[in-house]
Amino acid sequence: MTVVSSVVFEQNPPANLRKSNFFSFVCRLFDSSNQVLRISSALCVGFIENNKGTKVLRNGVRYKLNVVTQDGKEVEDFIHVIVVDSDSNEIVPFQGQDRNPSMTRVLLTHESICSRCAAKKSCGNKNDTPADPVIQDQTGLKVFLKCNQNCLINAGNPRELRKFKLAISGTQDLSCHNWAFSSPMFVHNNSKHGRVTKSKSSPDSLTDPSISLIWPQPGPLCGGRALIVGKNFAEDAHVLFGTTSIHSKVITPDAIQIEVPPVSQNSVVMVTLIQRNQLFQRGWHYSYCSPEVEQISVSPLNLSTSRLPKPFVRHYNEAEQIATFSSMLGINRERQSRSYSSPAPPHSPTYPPPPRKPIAISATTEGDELPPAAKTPLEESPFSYSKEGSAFNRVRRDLVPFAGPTTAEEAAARLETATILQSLKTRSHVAQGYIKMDAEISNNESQEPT
Amino acid sequence: MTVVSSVVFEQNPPANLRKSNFFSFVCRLFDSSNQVLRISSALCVGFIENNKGTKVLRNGVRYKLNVVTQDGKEVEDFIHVIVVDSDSNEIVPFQGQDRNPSMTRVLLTHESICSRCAAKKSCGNKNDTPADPVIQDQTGLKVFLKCNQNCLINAGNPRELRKFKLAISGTQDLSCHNWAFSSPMFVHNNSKHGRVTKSKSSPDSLTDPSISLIWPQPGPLCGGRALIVGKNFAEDAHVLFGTTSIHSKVITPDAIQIEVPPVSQNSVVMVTLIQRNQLFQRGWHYSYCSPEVEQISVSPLNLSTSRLPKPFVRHYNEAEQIATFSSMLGINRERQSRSYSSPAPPHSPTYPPPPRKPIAISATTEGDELPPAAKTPLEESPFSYSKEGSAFNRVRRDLVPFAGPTTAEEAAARLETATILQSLKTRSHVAQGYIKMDAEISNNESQEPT
DNA sequence: CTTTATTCCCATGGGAATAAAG
DNA sequence: CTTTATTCCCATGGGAATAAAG
Repeated sequence: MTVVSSVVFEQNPPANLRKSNFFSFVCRLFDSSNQVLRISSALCVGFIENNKGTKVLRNGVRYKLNVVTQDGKEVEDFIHVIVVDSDSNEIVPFQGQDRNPSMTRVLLTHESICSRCAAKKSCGNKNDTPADPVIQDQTGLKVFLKCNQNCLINAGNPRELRKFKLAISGTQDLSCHNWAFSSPMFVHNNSKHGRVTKSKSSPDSLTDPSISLIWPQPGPLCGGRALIVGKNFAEDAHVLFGTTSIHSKVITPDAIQIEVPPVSQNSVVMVTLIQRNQLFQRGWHYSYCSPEVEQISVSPLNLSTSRLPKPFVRHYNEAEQIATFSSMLGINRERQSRSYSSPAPPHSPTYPPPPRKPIAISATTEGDELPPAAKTPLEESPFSYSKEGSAFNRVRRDLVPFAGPTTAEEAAARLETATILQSLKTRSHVAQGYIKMDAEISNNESQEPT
Repeated sequence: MTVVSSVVFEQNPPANLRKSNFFSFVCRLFDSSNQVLRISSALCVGFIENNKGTKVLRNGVRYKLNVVTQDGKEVEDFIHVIVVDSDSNEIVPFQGQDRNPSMTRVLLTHESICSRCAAKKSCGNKNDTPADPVIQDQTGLKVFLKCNQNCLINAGNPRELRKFKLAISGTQDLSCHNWAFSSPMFVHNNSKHGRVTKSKSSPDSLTDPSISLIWPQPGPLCGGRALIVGKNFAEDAHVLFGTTSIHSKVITPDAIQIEVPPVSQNSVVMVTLIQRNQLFQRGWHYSYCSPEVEQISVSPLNLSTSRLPKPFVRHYNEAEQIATFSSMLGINRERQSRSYSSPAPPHSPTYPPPPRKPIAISATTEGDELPPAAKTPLEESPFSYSKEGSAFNRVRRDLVPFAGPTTAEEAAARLETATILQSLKTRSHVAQGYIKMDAEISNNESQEPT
């Protein structure tokens, strides 16, 4: 008698998956009256070898479960996990060419390919990705597998994208109608998958110089000495304020000392970096404020209690970055002539926008501020800098994408009562349907012969 | 008739080798009158399967060469490369447990394990590590192989270190006396091999904060505002001058604005960083100089032509770093009381050493300077910062360790005349000797059966 | 022609288990 | 007990060849 009537994906496999990497999913089992089944044990008991007439597809894993029925009896049952084409629902055959026979399958378990596990030794990797499903909260079944068949067979830019789904049978009869299908998976072997392609028009690179701070700022109208803080400054780096080269001295690869030229009134000037015959203009600016304002904004008394100021850095959008050097020079020449190099007009220049209400803003933020339109998320939280690059904070097995509930509904489902699970099942977006097949399953419960 | 009488390693295999990685070596061939042989072609023609009585050792590669004799005739000959124990000279048996039959050998070629190469397609990896030796300058034979047998069989800290050598026969008769042996190789599968173990007493880490510059410096005796430039500053970072907490404000993770307290005379004070309940004292200092001196040292006129100043950073040695917090506090308290917090004694404190001849040094270097004894190589060239971390400068196949001649003698040998090679051979440090074996070679010239 | 996204391949880096040494 | 250096394992990153699209 089969007890498991249907299966629901509580947590889908990842949408994108490198062939060489393990993945996991979580499902729950229901009986014929749609009651969630408590699982007392779950074992991986074999692979489905020959499941399309005489053709060897080598696709599928068989699990033996002990489930607890409504009336409290413990009953043995089986489920099968198979990879199918996400469009046609046809079973995916193994088409790889691995010379290791234990690898010539669409679905693999760690223990089927591990020499330590084969020798019945303890194994750290088995701890992470065991072949036997992990039972979560009595009803959840977390299954670890590796898909060793690419969606695409050949190299080259794909024309049509085959995708896979996982199919789980709730009964031993594979021709029945109640398969549970996962969301689609794209299985590939491309370490560059999902990477943003670096176009040549946005030449940002890890070795380009960048400015994170010009200090102190805003500076007095009379100019003076300041420090540019950033990264990747070359020995020959020098600095333009507008189009005028200013006295500068590279102190370290992270710091350039500059002599700020004087201006006649509050203003903002574009800062340009030139090194190794390359020009870098990334929306960096320096702002001038009359001394009284600066006095207010930098009172040492509230220095350590006031909130952090925003670094005065503006990030231009790409369209602005692509503007040619010559056009920028034209703009800069115009701006400079109006702002500090020649007699100033009675009003501040309107491009780029001058600080709005400089006194009020300075008093609250202890720094000058661009108009809201120029703000970027980066400026909003100067301490959101990523720590992902640090080897010390690196998580070894990044199962996060499949570990957490993806929606608030799914989060609520974590309350783990039968009724909530019941409602989850009816709300589930995962399709249930018929699987096309004329398949046979070898009742092979043994592991890979060695 | 065999023509190759002996073989010499021109370039040895690497001393340490990860099992999964390819390696290469270069050898030259000599005839019976010790004349170097010109090689017109070289092919990998098979593997040595069964070479110790009935025991399958699966160790060795067979190469077919066309060599040009003294009288200009082209003659076919064979050489064999075998891995032997570096102590006993016994042939190393394959003891691995790979389930891929083409991997169950001590020595592998790329083409024997590559599916593209098996399909006779062109292959980028074959370009890098071809099975057929590359003939260099007519007489050099560059051979690419992978050693798929570890020196150590089991996990755990090794008690006795087995090492390997390559042995090359100059004739088909493997029981002859003229084997050429390479220098020893340690073949392992340890990605951490050769890594310096990070002891807990030197807690330097990638996430620790560091200071690269305190600017401007030297500062006036009256104090004022300054900027600390560095890395990994946390939001809660604050700064001690000596033992006194000073007003500070973290502006970005790379910059902290500080209020420098006043002092009564030229002096140097230790700078300490505290963040996340950790104290960081890495020999950072701030120096005070009277205003006249500063005026001389920072004249804007020679700003852009003067040489780069050294950042005022001192790197303590480890012994100094290990000094406990409490003892440092004691020292600092003493120093501070003498240098700027209380009425100053008539002479500068002697610990830490005050700037020597501050005026003269400032005038030439535009910054204060520690006594020569405190200098480190880091301070000597502020622009020697490594670019190795950049993905853009990364070389894909790092064959450098085996690509260049290792000694001046070997470099000279590159002149590639027969007489020079002749003398190289006699000077060679590579031993020639007898190989212990009762081996048979299957005359298998075909590649791996598929 | 260039750009793009695959193929399989090689190289490198980090982890549990392991075993020796302290 | 801790420290250290191996084992094999998994994961990630980058490259020539490839094939489609522009």
